[in-house]
Order: sequence, then structure tokens, then C-alpha cells
Amino acid sequence: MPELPEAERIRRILEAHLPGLLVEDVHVRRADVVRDSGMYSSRREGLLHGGRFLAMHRHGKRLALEVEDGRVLEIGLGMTGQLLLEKNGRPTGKLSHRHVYWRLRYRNGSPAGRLVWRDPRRFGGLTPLTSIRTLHKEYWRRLGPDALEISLHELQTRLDKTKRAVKTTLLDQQVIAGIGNIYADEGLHRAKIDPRTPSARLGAQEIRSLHRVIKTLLSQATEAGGSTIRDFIDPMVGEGSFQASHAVYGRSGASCHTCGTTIESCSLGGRTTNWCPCCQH
DNA sequence: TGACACCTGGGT
DNA sequence: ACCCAGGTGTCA
Repeated sequence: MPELPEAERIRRILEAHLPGLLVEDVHVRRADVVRDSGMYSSRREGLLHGGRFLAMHRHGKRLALEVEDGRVLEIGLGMTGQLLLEKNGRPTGKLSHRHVYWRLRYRNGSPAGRLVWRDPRRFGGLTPLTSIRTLHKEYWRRLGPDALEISLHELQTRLDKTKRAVKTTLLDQQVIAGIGNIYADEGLHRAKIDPRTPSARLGAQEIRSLHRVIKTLLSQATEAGGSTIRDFIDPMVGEGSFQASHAVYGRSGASCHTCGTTIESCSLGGRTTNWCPCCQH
């Protein structure tokens, strides 16, 4: 599941295996996971049937698969979306909630297993697009700068535009793309900022700290998960290694590793928020 | 800008 | 039986 590190991990694995492979067939078991962008007359056409994989893209938490003829499939992972790459054609993990299968072939025509879209809660979805241009001009246009790319100045300007709690602002993908509930809490803790602070009221020092922390945190988390997986992709797997280092997320009522103070929690923007009232103010 | 809705599964 | 969940689109 999907914040930037998980999405980037998936992207890297797909990029290592998919380019050059041919989509020999697409099998859709649940049509409603494919969003109708009105760009294709047939569903299989929109789902890259007959295409040859070229490149895998990511912006924030979102992914896109591109094939050589220009077609693009945009992917939102939602809370439980998974892309499983089964090179030997044998299932890895649970068989339930598998909504789409892509049967793959190597250039030489031999079978290359399959790619599977699995999404129990179905908050995620697949959107067929006609080009990378459409992807950027229409679908990813509303996203803010990617959290790994954003400049200090951009972050400053964007946080300055709203009086919402900084935690809420960080979760807004139009402001900055890629941060979810876990890394918002963890980042604010490392930067020693109270999550309830109106984002326009942050000092230059705090924003500088937050900027540095976000990049460090997200790249560390990405690298931590990158090595665990080989032949298949399961965002749940490999997550454990980074979970151990959560300082506040999921630790409400426990004591802060730094000062021993009890971690507090409240709801901000409808999301549970955890922080140390002593370290963060 | 916040409240709610969309879903299923896992933990207590 | 109940509460919670790493996301996001739509509504007043």
C-alpha cells in the first residue's frame, strides 16, 4: 500500500521486468475496476492488449504503464491495490479479489507469466489513456510536485497558501504528491513540528527542516523495501523492515523513544494523527 | 474545507 | 459485534 515509497518500489520492480514483454491477452474479471476514460471503444484495447511494455512512470503515489504504441494505463493503488508479477505463471499469495490478468510473452514468443491486479477494497483503479501527454496534461496535472523532487522554495510557497493544519496540508496531493498518513506523522515528528500548526504559520527554519526530513524519510523507506522482493510484487511484503522505525505512527498511548512522554492522538482532516506533545511544538 | 461515502479484512 | 485501516472523489 501506497504512499510514495511503496509506489516507487513497485515501479522499480516493474521497470526491471516488464519492458520488452508483449501483452498477449487481457482478462478482466471485474469490469468496474477499470475507469471509463472514454478513450477506447473496447476494454481490452484500453488495458494495453497487444502492446509491448516500454516504461513505468510514477508521480507521488500514482503509477502509469506505457507501451510502445503510446497507450498508457494509469494506476491508483487506493488502500489495498497490488500489482503482482508472476513470471512463472503460478499464483503468489491469495487468489481472492484478483480483478485483472495480463498474460505476457517474451520477444522470442515464449510465455513470460502474467501480471495481476488485485485490490480487495477496490478503492484503487485503472484508467486507460491514449498517451503520455494526456497523462501529464490531464490526469497528473492536478498533482503537486513529487515529494522527492519538490524544492524548498516550492514547499515554502505551497504551505504558505493555507491555514489548514500542516498535517492536513501535507496529505493534500494537490499541494505535494506522495505523502500519506504514515509519513506525514513520521515526518512531522522528525521535524519536531506539531501537526496541528496552521501550515501558513510555520517558520522558515521549520520548513527547511521539514523539507529535508521528507526527502530523507521517503528515500530511506523506499530503499528499505526495495531488496525484499524478486519475482513477485506484494506491497505488504517487505514493509516490516521500515515499520520497526515508526516513531509515532500507530503508537498512541505508548511513550516517545526520545523523551518518554506519552504519544497523543487526534483526528485531523478525518485522519488519525499521532504526535509527541513534548518533542513537537 | 470538512463530512461522508466508497469497500473488505483484520484485530479486539 | 465492533472498531479501525497506508486513499480519494464528491457533496453541502
